[in-house]
Amino acid sequence: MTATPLPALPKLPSTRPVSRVLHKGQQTRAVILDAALGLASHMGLEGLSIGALADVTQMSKSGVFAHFGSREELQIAVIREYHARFEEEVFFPAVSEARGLPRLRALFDRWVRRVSVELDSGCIYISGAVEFDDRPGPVRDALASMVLAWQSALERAISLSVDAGHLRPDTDSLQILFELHGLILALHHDARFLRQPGAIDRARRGFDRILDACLVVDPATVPRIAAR
Amino acid sequence: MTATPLPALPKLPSTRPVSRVLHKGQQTRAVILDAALGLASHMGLEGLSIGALADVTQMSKSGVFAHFGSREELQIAVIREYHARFEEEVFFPAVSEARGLPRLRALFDRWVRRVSVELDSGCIYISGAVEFDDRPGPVRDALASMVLAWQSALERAISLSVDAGHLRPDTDSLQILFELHGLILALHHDARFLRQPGAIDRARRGFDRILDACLVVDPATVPRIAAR
DNA sequence: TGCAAAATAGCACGATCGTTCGTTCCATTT
DNA sequence: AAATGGAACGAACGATCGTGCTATTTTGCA
Repeated sequence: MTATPLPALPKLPSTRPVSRVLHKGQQTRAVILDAALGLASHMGLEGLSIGALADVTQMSKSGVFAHFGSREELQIAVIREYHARFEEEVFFPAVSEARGLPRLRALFDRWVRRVSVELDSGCIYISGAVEFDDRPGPVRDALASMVLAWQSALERAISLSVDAGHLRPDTDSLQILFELHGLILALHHDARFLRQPGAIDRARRGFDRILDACLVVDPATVPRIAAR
Repeated sequence: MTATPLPALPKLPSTRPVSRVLHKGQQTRAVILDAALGLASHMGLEGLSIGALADVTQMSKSGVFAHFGSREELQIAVIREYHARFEEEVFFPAVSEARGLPRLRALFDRWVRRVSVELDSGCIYISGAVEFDDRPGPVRDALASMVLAWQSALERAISLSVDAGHLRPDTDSLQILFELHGLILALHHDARFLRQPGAIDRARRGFDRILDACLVVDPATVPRIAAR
């Protein structure tokens, strides 16, 4: 929960500069984090090593280390950064769509793209879930809270589609969420592991099939709101 | 030391031993492999370490190592062993069911159980796919061939359901396979990572919903075979 | 421009990793 | 009784891991 570190509000120009500009430290921290994200999406969060990160960023191990204090905090920072980017690429653009089915479709579509088209770098939510399903601790907790935040956002979009009259009132939104999530996971598996090219279409077709079954067919049922 | 307290099997008095009975080496190899499977399903194939394996089996590292020759071969052996058990627990019992929908349902049902009820030990197919989707090599190849074998077995069961007249002739069996796989992956995710208790029911309901859409409704279409 | 503070490098540590090597123990065969 | 071969052990290797410490450099502000 919580999450949603909405971009910093525009600071008032008044008073003190308040470090409007990033200090050198935060700058390189951002560089390190960017490299860490790339590394983690290839090797997984467990495969992330400070030594490799130092090589990539052309820094010393201790220099990298100093920015995070521990490997665990580095992993958590990576998770948060991934979450921020996920929000920015998937969530925020989709919420500008009209409430209901259009928004839900946009969410799923961008989600699909994020998992597949983002060919090289894997989804940290998915790989992390597998790596940490048996490993309690703060990393797992951070990961789980991000995943739950995203799932509840999706569930909200499904419920809104019901409220908007696009989906039948007896729709089990959590069941829909479960199945849509399954499509994404299968896409991730087939596209990334098995390298099967048709996976994207399969996921999209699955989406249509799942929602078709919940579409409002009788317009009399929901007289006010146009079914899009 | 040495472990493997298994009592020596009674030798057949007849002719030559012919190694009908496992040599000592193969025996302990089996013990090691069993421990390795348990370890790998918790820590993943990459988390499998020879040192930890030596601790568990109460052997020396070199003693364990000698049985496989390399870590990679150990990982491959684990994959093969998992495949054998998967076949025995999921596939073989299900093929004794009647061709068509009953068999397909049995396959899915045992698959669900394997992924979930098998609470502690995770599915190596799933965790391995995530770990090795970016890591070419013999381990990945072994894993992929096992997964593909299982997927094609499932696809055959779906096609048989069409041939048996239980599912509509225009059923896209690969699409069904994709979606069923997604249900299993979502189950694995929600049950193991998020620890949500309702996941099993969600998977089963998803199964029903997917197949309901493909069921033969008009008995006239397939007059001979009862739609069960 | 100078100075305190922050940022980075350098070095070393203990642990663990996979792997190799030589040795020892034991069962079987000659 | 001697010889042979497999199985397991123990020690050690080089590498890499995360993590402390202590200099040294760089930065930002008065």
